[in-house]
Amino acid sequence: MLAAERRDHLLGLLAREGKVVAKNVAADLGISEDSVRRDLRDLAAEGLCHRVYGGALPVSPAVADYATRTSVTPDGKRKVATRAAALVRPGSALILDGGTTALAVARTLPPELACTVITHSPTIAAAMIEHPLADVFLLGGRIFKHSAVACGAAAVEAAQNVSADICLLGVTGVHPEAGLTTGDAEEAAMKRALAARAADTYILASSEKIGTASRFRVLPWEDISGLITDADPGHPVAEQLMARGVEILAAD
Amino acid sequence: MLAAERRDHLLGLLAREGKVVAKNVAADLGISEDSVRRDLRDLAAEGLCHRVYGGALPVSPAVADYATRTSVTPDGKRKVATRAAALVRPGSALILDGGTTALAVARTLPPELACTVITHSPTIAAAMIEHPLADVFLLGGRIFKHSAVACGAAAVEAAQNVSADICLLGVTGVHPEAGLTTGDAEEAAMKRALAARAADTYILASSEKIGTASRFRVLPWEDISGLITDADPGHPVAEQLMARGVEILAAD
DNA sequence: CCTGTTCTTGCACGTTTCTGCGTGTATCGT
DNA sequence: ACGATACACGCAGAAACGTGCAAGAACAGG
Repeated sequence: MLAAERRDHLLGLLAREGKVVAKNVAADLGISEDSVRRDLRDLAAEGLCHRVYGGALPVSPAVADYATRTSVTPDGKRKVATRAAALVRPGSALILDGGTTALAVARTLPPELACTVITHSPTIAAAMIEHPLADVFLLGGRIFKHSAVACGAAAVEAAQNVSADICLLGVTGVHPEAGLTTGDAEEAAMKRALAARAADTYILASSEKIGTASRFRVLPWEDISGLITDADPGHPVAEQLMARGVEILAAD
Repeated sequence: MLAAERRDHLLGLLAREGKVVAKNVAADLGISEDSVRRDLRDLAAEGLCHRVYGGALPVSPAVADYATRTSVTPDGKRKVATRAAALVRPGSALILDGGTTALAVARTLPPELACTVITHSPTIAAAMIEHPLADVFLLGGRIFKHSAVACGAAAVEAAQNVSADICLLGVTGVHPEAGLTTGDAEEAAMKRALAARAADTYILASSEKIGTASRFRVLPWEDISGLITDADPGHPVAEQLMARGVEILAAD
């Protein structure tokens, strides 16, 4: 057991489980607690962990484990993300929109899933680094600060060169009459460009979006394959949508 | 047992098992530990492995995930980033490479600086969201997991459509004879494409990079305007570089 | 074929670094 | 307040390290 190996092991434990208990690690690796403590002391000196009585914690909880990160996303978005992630088949190609719900989808995808993810969101591209088998293609362009995604002519043009099996799109408004809407015209255009490149388009909409409308129309109902939401299927708007032939994928 | 054979064996072991223990290899091959140590020392000098007490590790261990690597900025990189940020004039256009040092530059740029930042790194694009007046243009392409940047044909093509005043490039090796090097051929090509689109190119190299070399050449000395480093100006390699006409920008 | 040179290799030596144990101290839970 | 546990420090043995040196192999030139 190399010293550097031990260090890596400790950092791995910190990232995976969010904590390290000196006693347990010593027992697991068959080394003395002193060595573990020494390593933790060194790591803490380099700012790579935070030393506490009994072991150590990650320096910033943000980089910690998967479970705590997903827990901070609101319950509704997590449900929607879980349902959406179930639509992604191994080996398929997925166009993923920007926004917090789409980010939750990226984090919810199985870590060992082999698929192609196409996105115009640098945040989502960065999150997909955690998925070693996923092929990530980033659509470039001018970054719109408001939503942290690439938009504009260059981004739309880049989107013309890809195609995918499904497209998961976030919107800010879902309304029976107004349709699917968002707050920015450029973003709306970009979302249309993305949806046009996939065989099936699904809308990610946690319950608070249902029944509201924003200024710019993204797509008409005919162009989408389904709506993924955690809203009650008995919700009046949901029933209206079903009457219009929109498939509702319930996320519970 | 040929010397070259031993080297290959060691590199194979590193790739296959993620580590090399000098003692074990010596016993397996029936040679002295001294020879193994000598080989490892040579490989480390070429940047092909990372020497540790007891053996060696691959130069970029998969165990150290990107999140933990980015969470801390060593002192040297912060100094280099500060010096580099000072080169960026208001209203100018900057091409920013990927990597932890470049990320430190992005974070060091004045929050209210109005400039254009062009990058192929989603991480850096995401970090630039914090700069409300900066215009960010993201170069798309296939994401290389190892360094979390867009590379490949699409990214190089996207780079052809931009130009900038200065380009800040990170490398893994700075060596008087070997020049500026990095560990991946695609990355090297991408860095060349970026450098070609800027009037001036500066290299970001914290002191631990000085005097080391990796496998793939990025640029010859003639193509760069300067080297930004926190290494001692009296460092023998620094003096050699100055003798070759390379401008050294000291970061203290 | 012989000879001188260069390079490699293994060994010996002194030095540095690591690791586990003992001791005494600090901190925690009750 | 008290026992239990975790901790830091010092120490000694062990392991790994770098360096100098000499024997041997590979090679080029005469």
